[in-house]
Amino acid sequence: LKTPLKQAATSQLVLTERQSDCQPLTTPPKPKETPPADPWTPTSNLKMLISAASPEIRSREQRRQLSDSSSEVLQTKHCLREHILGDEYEKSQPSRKEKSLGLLCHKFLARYPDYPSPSQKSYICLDEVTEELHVERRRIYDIVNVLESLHMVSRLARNRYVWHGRHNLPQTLQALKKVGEENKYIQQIQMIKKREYEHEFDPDGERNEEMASSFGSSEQSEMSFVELPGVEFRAASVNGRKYKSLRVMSQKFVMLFLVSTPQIVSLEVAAKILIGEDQLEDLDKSKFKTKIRRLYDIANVLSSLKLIKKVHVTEERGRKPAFKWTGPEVLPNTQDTKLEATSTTCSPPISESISSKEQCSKALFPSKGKQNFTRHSSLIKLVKSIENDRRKIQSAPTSPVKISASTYQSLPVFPNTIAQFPAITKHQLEGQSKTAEEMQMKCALSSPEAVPKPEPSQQPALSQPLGVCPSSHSSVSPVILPHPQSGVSYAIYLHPSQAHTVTTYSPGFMLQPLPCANVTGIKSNNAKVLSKITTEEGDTQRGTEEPTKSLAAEERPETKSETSSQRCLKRSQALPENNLIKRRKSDEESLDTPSTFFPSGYLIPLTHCTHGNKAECSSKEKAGVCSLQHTAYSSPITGVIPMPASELKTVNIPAFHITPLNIMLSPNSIAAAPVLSNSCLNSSSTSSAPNPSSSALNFMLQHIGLIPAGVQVPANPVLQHVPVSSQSENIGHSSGSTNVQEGKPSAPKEPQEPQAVTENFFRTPGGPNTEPSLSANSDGTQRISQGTLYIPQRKLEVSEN
DNA sequence: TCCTCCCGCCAAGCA
DNA sequence: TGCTTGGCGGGAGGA
Repeated sequence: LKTPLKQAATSQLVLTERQSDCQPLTTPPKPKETPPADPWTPTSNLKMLISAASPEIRSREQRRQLSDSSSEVLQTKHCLREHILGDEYEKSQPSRKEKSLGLLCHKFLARYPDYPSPSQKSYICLDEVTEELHVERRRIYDIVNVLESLHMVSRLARNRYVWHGRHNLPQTLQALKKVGEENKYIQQIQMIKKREYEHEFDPDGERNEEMASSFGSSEQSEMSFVELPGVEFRAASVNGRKYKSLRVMSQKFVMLFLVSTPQIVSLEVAAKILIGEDQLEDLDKSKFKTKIRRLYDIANVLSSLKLIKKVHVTEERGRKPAFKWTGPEVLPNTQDTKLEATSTTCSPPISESISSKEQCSKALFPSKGKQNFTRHSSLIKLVKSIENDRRKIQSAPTSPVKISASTYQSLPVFPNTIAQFPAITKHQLEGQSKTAEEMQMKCALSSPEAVPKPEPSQQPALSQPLGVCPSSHSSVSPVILPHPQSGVSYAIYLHPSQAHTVTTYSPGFMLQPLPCANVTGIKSNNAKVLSKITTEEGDTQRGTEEPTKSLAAEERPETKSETSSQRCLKRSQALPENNLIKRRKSDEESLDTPSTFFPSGYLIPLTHCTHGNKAECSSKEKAGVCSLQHTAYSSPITGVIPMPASELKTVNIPAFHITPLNIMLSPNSIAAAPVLSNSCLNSSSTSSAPNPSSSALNFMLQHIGLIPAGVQVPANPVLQHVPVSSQSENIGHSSGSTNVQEGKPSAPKEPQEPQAVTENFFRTPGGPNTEPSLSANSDGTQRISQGTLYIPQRKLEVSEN
């Protein structure tokens, strides 16, 4: 059957050749000979497509055709082709990347289903595979060995394997995790890092000896292949080579991820641990290099399995390759008691649902006993500073807000303040319809747990890391700004001195009970911020960025399941206008009703509990807390100011992590900070007050001693025009504090969450005590030069690039 | 220059 | 003995 495409079947190359011989406008003559290839069938079409797609196949075909001497003409044509395309041919040779083990592994995996039917065993014949994939046998062994380590395949006989797919993977990972914990890989990793730091300052120290002794005591040398019951291990070389095999290395490598928190392992550390278990005395360079080579081999396969992802850890000594676990979470307990991983206090379950409390406490109280930060002193300083401000405000004639004494007194203690919100709200909502009031109350009081009760165990986590949230200073109580798109809430600490400038600018603001989830949000934020500062090297990653990232990338609870508070807000917003007017009127008439407060101040991104982790969220959900989320702002002084989500969309504080000792301001963050205020002020353009965000920023910077009292840090008008995208909460893209870079830098990236990982102190690019540079503005004020401000601390960054 | 890792030698071990 | 398996390190491509 002749198809119309037959002529088109002639390769473009041939057409080109022929056309070059003919007049430009003449129709190319039909080739005299039909190519000796297969008749034009779907199969041949497929072959041609494959050939076109694969240079390797193409060149093979070319070689095969070249060797075919049956057709002189064809040979001539090929010679011509070779002649014309000599360089092209060279270029068409597969590049290294096309021959990479990762790609090969992809091809290999594509041959088999992830979850094969148990009834139908698929067998792997190495000969077939090597033939079909056009690779050396040797390469297949590399892949198969790693797959074998995960019990995705098992060896049946010579040249023959069984494909299990991912059925065994959960079990295997559990087993590996358990073994990893038993082998105290966490301690080993920590020890290696400790040695590294010590080595920085004492390069001639007895590093190896110490390492040797430490490893010697860890009883690691006997570790062998971890088997699963029912999955028989029949390696070809069962004895001597078994313990050095790629299988075992692969398993150990995986263990390192499974026991680490966060699950990021640098190649260097992995290699050292693997070497350490073999022969520590051979900790020479060549051995190390070899291990690294093998780890790359393993990592390529694991990457193809989407179990890990390449990242980079940036340290003082430069960027280090590392890998991050992206595989399935490993839950500690399953039916299989034999494989049940022991829950240890030092190693929480490897899952997305690691308790943030745990994370937080780990971050707060690192077991190593190293002093990771000195937050307290500065916290106290800040508290005093804020107290002073409060005093000033209270005594100032232009005290911004009239607050009824009872209300005010109810505010100073932060948790209690929040506890008062429902009551405050109720009071404020008196003017509203009964329905609305009921809704509000329902939102606020949907659960007795909604009223925050400071738990002893959580109290330190709440007050310590937040720092800027002193419990006894209501004037800077946080306004919590949810950011529905980023999934990160922002706590606004309102400078009291600004409140008066905006008390009349409250049109349209409604009162909303403070979602108690926000209290949790603060906690989550604490955990997040804190872990960024306190935890060690790349290993902080998991606990901090994973939940946020995963949620940012995928489902966001608040978008997926609209919270009751959101519904409340929507309902409230839908209230008849007379209610709004009534409310507004009420606001204007009586400033002692704490209803008009301007969301201005410095913003601190908060991680929602729902973002923090699922476990916590689920536990909170039981108490009805998680359902209350981010549609309202609490007024720092008197109550809560809700804001429509549309307003929130303009809020973007991508990299604004503030703690008493840590401020990282990316250009974007400085730029973005005013956006909120502007958006809020749009309707009140008569304001002659300074840009609240700018002022707030100044206030904050002055408070934390970054700038002297007279210095102003204006909101950069240029940067304000920077479009604020919904994804720009990702601080990685342009900030100097970019921490995460994908493995494929050129590829368009999905939004990534910051993965700032901070060690015991921050790294300072410009020296150990680089101060933020101040430059004079035309108006005589000074501004902080754009870029990241580094507090003299050492910082470690993780990048996925 | 360093990172990454392909490539293939060659030895161990098996049928 | 031939074949399979896989440790190992040189060195090339790429960043």
